[in-house]
Amino acid sequence: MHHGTEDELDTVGPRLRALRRARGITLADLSATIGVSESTLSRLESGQRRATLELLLPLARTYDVPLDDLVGAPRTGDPRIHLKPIRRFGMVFVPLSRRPGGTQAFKMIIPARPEPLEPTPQTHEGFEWLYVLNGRLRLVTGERDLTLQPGEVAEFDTSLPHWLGSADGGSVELLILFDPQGVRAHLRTGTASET
Amino acid sequence: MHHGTEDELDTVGPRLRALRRARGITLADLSATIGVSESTLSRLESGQRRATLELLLPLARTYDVPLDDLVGAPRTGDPRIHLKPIRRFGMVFVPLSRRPGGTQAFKMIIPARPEPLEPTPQTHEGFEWLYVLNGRLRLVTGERDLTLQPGEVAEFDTSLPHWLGSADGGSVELLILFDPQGVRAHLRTGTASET
DNA sequence: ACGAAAACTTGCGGTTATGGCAAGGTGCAT
DNA sequence: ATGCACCTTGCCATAACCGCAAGTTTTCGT
Repeated sequence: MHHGTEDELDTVGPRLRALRRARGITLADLSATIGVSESTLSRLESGQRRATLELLLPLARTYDVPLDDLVGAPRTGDPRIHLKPIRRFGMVFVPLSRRPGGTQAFKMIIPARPEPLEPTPQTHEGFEWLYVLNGRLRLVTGERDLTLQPGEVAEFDTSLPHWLGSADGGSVELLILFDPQGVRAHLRTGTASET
Repeated sequence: MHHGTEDELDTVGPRLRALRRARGITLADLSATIGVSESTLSRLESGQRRATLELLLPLARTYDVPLDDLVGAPRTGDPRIHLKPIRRFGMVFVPLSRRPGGTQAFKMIIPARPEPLEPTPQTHEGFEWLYVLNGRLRLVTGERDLTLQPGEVAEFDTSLPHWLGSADGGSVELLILFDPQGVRAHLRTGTASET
């Protein structure tokens, strides 16, 4: 099965060469700049050497061009997102963002249950923001035991013990933003539907 | 001479790992998908293998993420928050998070209109993510002209021309996340000049 | 808390790639 | 033609690769 990947692999070299020539840079220049022998660079550009990050990153830097431009990856994509749901802890997480690093967005679905679940608070590094879409969410953080209704918003530091579940046994849907780096402790509710 | 290059080289692996985990994909899944053994993938993610284009491109494709995001430069978000509701282009933006840092969260309300509005695509630095709460959203990006229904999600680079509006003249409510993405936030109130 | 299953890591070893050196092309301007 | 700058390539010791299968850790339902 041949995908676009191979085209890109084949064209990186020529691309690099064209780019270098367009800048009027010689192999000797490059070699001196990034500390790789001319021969290696030559073979890289002619496809006789693998393109490793060790080689590409200094080049991208030198040329001041994003990696994707070196590779020639197409920038056109359907902005809508269809990612496979993740099942964990009996809940369903639908990834809502493709972007790695930084903030992660999920739609979280807590299934209906005949009997209520025992809160088992968890702790992990990060910061969470959530928005209740529908259902009644039970949110336990520290000593607080809150019930959030659709439209309500909460944000809190996850380094404190916390737990999410259904408040009434019915299913709950919410949006979750998770920020791995957050170190701020705040708790607020009712931002969207203060009554 | 420390170039950022070295950091990036060291962090690609962990990055790949985090991304995979965030998507709920196992090494076995990946292995089957891109035809590379689990061990190789494991070592790649733990920095025991070089990151070659042969490995990175299929991964980028699998994750549907640009190469540069895989390699990932440090995220430099310049906090720039407007706590007050923002009115722009006849729309209302309700801040949903007070947290300083990169991502801004708003609830955006597009009012109902008797006659349809002419799409006037805008361009600005950043990255947008949106979730349609209710109503039918018309999203124009580049050549695409899409209608999104409640529950649908989109994300796109706002440096490409884009436009948001009602698809049927009715009001639309959506959640918007705006990510300055390395460039300072470009959010101004009262700059609702042209139409 | 427990135990089994799933997920991940790692030792191994034949095989292949790497990459600097230096010799050998290539082409262009004189 | 000839010199010079630029680029390519044979060589080969060294290092990296990478799948297999066995071992270890983590996960999660009970």
